[in-house]
Amino acid sequence: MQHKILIIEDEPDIAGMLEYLLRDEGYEVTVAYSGEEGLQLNKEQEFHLIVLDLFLPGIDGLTVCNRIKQSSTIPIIILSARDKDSDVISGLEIGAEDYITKPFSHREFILRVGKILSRMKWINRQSEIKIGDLLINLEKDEVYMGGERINLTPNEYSLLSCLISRAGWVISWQALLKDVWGYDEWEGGREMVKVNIQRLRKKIEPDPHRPEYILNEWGKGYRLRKIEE
Amino acid sequence: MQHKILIIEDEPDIAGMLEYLLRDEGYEVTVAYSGEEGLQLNKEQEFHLIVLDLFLPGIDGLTVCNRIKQSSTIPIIILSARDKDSDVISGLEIGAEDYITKPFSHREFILRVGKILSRMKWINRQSEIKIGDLLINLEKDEVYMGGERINLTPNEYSLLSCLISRAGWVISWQALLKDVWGYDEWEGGREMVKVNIQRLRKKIEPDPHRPEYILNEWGKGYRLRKIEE
DNA sequence: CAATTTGGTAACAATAAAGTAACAAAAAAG
DNA sequence: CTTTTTTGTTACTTTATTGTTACCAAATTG
Repeated sequence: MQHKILIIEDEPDIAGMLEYLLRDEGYEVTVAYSGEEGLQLNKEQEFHLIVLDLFLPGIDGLTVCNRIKQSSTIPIIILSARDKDSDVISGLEIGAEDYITKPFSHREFILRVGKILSRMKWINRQSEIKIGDLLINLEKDEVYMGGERINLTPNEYSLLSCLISRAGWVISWQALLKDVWGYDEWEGGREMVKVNIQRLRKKIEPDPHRPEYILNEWGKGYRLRKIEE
Repeated sequence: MQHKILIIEDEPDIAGMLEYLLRDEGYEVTVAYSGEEGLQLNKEQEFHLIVLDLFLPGIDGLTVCNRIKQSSTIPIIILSARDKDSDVISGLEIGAEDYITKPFSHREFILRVGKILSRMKWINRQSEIKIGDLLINLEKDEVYMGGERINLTPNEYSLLSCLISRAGWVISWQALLKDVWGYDEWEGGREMVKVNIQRLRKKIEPDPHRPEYILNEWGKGYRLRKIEE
């Protein structure tokens, strides 16, 4: 299967190089030469991965990253020329999947891209997901907690699936809203996500008041505990 | 009789191999190289079994699986690339449906296909099906409840047969509608299924208000209690 | 530390799905 | 052609889920 990758990079040389590298690996590549264009393209199409340069004309790269994360669950690799720790931290704090400093070796870049995409593939191919005492059968849409079958409503299951697809990563309530309910914006959508997270926790958490599986990161979103491999 | 098998697999190498293996066993094989194509073919033709790769371009394999189940009762074998580690599956019911991990031995694959088809055959060959106090004579189309002969109308019997063919699995009302009445969509079809489930329950359930045999799963469909073998 | 934002909680209203009964239309039987 | 059975349709009740609201607690901001 061919993965679709979006490159957001203003420097034509680098953009062209990245495009060539990725095409060579068999990926389907689209290039945006500005943050605005990137955001637009990401809205119009469904990509599997975004490669984003931090330094862009117009909107800043971090802002672009935040906006994308705000409304979707797509993984992002951030490119930066600065080697500074501050950048690394702020980049990863947003929830970027990976961070690469320029200049980087072509091989390393390809490896990182491959690693992220193969993990997505891995999750897709699992028939069962195990996290602690939680067991999810993705084929039968059944959830077990410590061997006991738990009955989730369609919406609750959909919410859990969304969290599973990016387990270990923070997902904003906007992204959850879009994935589960299909709305980009909706008055009361925030409450909807909140209440349904509560409902899910009530069913799958041993102690819903001290969640072990569905964790919250203040101001960012929710994160499902990492999947055991 | 020759069984018809649909393979949904995008990688030509694997698809070709599966096709060869199954043809060699005397099955009639059709290959779809994408989820969309697979769904289309399944609509147009009647297959006995579907072999589905979870990882597909375009629509995801799980989505394809759910869509197919939404409107039919056909058994599906899922191909996945799960790692070897999990022994978790043993606790769960696989039943008529199965998954197989890549890479797999050709012999194993053929065996699993054979097992599912022979189970269908088994049900077909079986002159009697027993579930609790319920006894169904498939040759004479007679149903007994605790020794008492029960008279089912043709539609009721057809509905029961459909449930039997996938006993233990949830079947959506859309799938029942298609199997029993032959309609893909029909204004009022939902009510039709509902009322006929009620009629069946009235006849075969000891207490129709607390069904033991024909169970409902909210938002998903109906499930017949597992057959005793 | 007050004001504001974000998250957790419970309770209630609205909605959608499933169960029920009754009746008319259609088909089969006599 | 009448009677009986089956089938399709409808209206209504019950139940589960979903959406909304209000209120409280914790974290952040200034």
